[in-house]
Amino acid sequence: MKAEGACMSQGEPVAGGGPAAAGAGLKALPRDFYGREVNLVARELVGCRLMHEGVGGVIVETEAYNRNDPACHAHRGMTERNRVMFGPPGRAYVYFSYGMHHLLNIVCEREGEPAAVLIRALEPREGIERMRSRRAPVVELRQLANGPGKLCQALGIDLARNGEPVYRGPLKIYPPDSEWQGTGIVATPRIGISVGTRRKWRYCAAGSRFLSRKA
DNA sequence: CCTGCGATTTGCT
DNA sequence: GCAAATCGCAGGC
Repeated sequence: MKAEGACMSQGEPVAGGGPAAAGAGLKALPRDFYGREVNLVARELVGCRLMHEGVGGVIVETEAYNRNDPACHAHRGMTERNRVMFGPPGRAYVYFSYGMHHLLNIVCEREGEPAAVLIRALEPREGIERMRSRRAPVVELRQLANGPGKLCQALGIDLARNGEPVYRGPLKIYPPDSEWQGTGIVATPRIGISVGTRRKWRYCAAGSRFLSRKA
């Protein structure tokens, strides 16, 4: 909500934004939106719209990770894989997991302080047929992007996006549209990790049917 | 509905 | 050598 005020300026349509941008507000969230405490950003990203080359939807589930957290890739210092997490905020940290899935994070906090928000699930809104063809044979709307690996597959996100800014670039995030104002957020333990499970750093849109798992 | 397991590659112990 | 921020399928209840 704070971020919204920061980018409410009006003007001509964003170049290359197309119908996607029109549906979610004209301007992408600014770089400074991400340069804040990672749990705050994770919570506020729920309800925002994620777009990649004309395909995307509303973020309904996120998780926060930071340096002090044993489940975080950066907990034990910098490696070739997690290097982007140590860089400036507002960039995509994409990595390859289980030998077959890509997972998308957005880098947060100040440069040098590794932290990121994992984008876990999306309510599909645009480019649905392209999502279906990438996710084939899956056809059901709720199964297209209700998980971090599925989401990257549906949107065509891979290592080529690693390190790229999401405030400008093929991957973009827009503030919530008016109908999402007031949607509740539920915090729960994170999914798929074996340490740090006591933290409730997973944020879900209350009542959404597009979550990877029920909140 | 729920639980368990195999796929398949990388990164780090 | 093994675990991993996952997914989809098989099998049981």
